[in-house]
Formats: sequence, C-alpha cells, structure tokens
Amino acid sequence: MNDEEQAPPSLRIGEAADRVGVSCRTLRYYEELGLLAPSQHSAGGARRYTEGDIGRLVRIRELQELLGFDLGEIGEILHGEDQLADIRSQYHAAGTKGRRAMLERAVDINDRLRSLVRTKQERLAEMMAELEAKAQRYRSVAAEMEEQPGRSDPGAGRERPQAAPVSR
Amino acid sequence: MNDEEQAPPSLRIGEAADRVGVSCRTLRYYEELGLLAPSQHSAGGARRYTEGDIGRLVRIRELQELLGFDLGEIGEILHGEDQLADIRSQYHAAGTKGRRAMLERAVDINDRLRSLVRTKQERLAEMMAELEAKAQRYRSVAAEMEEQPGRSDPGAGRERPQAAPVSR
DNA sequence: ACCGAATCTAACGTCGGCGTAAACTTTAGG
DNA sequence: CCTAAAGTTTACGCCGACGTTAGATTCGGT
Repeated sequence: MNDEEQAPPSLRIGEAADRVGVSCRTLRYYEELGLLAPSQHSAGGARRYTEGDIGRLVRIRELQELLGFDLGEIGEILHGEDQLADIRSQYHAAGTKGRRAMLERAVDINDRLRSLVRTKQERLAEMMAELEAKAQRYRSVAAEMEEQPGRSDPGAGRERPQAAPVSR
Repeated sequence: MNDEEQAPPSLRIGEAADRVGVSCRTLRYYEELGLLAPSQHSAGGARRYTEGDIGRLVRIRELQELLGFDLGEIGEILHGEDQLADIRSQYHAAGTKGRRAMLERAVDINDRLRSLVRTKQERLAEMMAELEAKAQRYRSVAAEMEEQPGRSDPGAGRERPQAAPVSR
C-alpha cells in the first residue's frame, strides 16, 4: 500500500559539494583532517552525505569564512561539541564527573564563540559607520560636480564652499 | 623662546609594527606589494611611519581579517580610493570626465563594501542566534544535572522531563 | 667617536588549503 | 551486460602570506 521510501536521500560527493559551493577535493580533505566524515557509504564504498552532514559542512564553512578560524581550530571546536552530543546517546560513556566536565567544556567553547562573534559584530558596525560617512562625503562631492560643469583648470575655485575633503 | 618641536613624531618600523600587532616583515611585504609606503624616510633611508600610515595599515588589516579579502583585492580597493583622494590635491590631473569616472569608481567600491559588510552582519546575527539557542540548551542540561546528582548508570531516567536534546 | 640595538636588502624556507593528474573502480541508465 | 559519468586513492604541485637567516648599514645615547 505504501511504496513511498522514507529513506533520507543521501547525497553523492559531487552533489554535496555543489550544495555548499566547494569542491570534492575539499570534502575529502576535511574528512582526512577528521572534520567531516560522511555518515553513510554505498555498497562499493562511495561517500554518501546526509542532510546532517551538509549542516555540519555549512557550519565548518561559516567558522572558516565568517570567523576566520583555520581548520585545526575548527576541528577542536567541533570535537568539543561532538563529545557533548555523545553524552546524550551514550549514557554510560562517562561518569557524572566526566559529563559535567564535557558540558563545561562545551559551554566554554560556546561562550568564547559568542564573545568572538560579538566583538566581530562591533568592529563591523564601526566599519559600516565609516563606510557610510565616506559615502556621504562622496555624495557631496558629486553634488559639487553637478553645479560646476566643465571646470578643469587649476588655480581656480580655491575659496568656494569647500566641499568636504574626500580622503580619510 | 619656543623650543617645542611640533613635528609629528613618525614611528620606526618596529614601533609601527607593534602598534598594530604585526611583524616588521609584514610591513615590508605590504610595501613590496604597493599597499603601504611609509610617507617619510630617515636620512639613512630607514622607514618612518606617520599616524596616517598607521591608519592605512589598520585599514588593511581590517579588510583582511574582518572581511577576508586577500592582499591583491585590498590593493585594488585602496588604489581606487587613493585615486579619488588625488582629485582634491591635483585639480589639474584629470579632466572633468576623468574625475567623474574616478568618483564613480570610488562610489562603486564603497557600495560593494557596504553591501558585503551588511550581508556579513546578517550572517553573523544568524550565527549568534544559533549560539545563544545552544547556550540555552546547555543551561537546561546543566539544570537537569543539578537536580539529579550522582546518576551515572544506563537504563535509568528514560521517561523523565526529557531535557532538550543537546546537539544541533 | 663608539657601540649595542634596530633596520636594511636579498634570498630561501614554510605551511595551510586546497588543485591537479593518473590509474583504477562504482554507479546507474539503456 | 555495457558504458559513460562520477567516485576513489595516491601523490605531487601551487600560491599566498609571511618567517627566518645572513651580512651589511644606521640610529641614538654616552
């Protein structure tokens, strides 16, 4: 009656790579570094990536491009979180003490990441303010050009409204 | 009567490097790439950096670290702005047409930078939201641990309040 | 004038993050 | 079953962004 396969359609390496805009080589390289192992394989041994894998991959890229971590640091971050995730599935893996330690470590990573993101947001906000100020100066220069067409010889226009200086 | 020298105290390469947290080699490298030339030199030919140079250097680092440009792209950005700055000091350098073109180019660069910063801010905001959601989950797990001290054997606690799952 | 610390130029070294080539195997459609 | 397209492993290549070393030169305080 129900011939709908509910198997999550895992992606081949090329499809996965296209989805996040990287190369196959990059995926294999991440696997080599222990960052991202496909959670499935075909009978013949080909990599099959689940949606969860894709999510992890996106995460890696965000840490790389947005926050500027190198792949080693990203590995540490991800593994810290992986360990904590194991607490849920493997209740027996560690004693209460170990679980507390893992949680603390994950919280620590999370705190540092949030702090880093915050400072980055602040710096970006400053930069944006400067860019907009500069855009404003550009507009006034453009306005000055409008009302004085065809002016190109030096020595003139020295004591006029003095449009805001352009460079920083 | 007035022996106060008002000369802007230009910095030596080591001092300049320390100020922005880079190495001397990095400064010489940037100069080699045409990104940052010290605006002064000592009699013997040693580099002397003004405060303006420092500002430019900071700018380079921001474009590199915050926005992720490579040094070639940064060069294009800076030179575009440099050209526009010349319009102010060299009225004769280009005809009205050329000046308009330069302004347009600078405005174009500015627009693209602002757009890029905006999208980066948006992505960072999303990331921050995820990090805070995760922090919230951590807190609930920690709370669960508090009210159940010394629980470490498996098979138990299966049907209790079910603290939010930890991993993403 | 002297001398240790800082700079100079020139050149080679390094390392991360993949790109690319080669030779072989799996996959999937007709 | 056949075959083109996609995937696999192994290994070398490459480039950007500096680090480092060497030997000569300059700076600045006494």
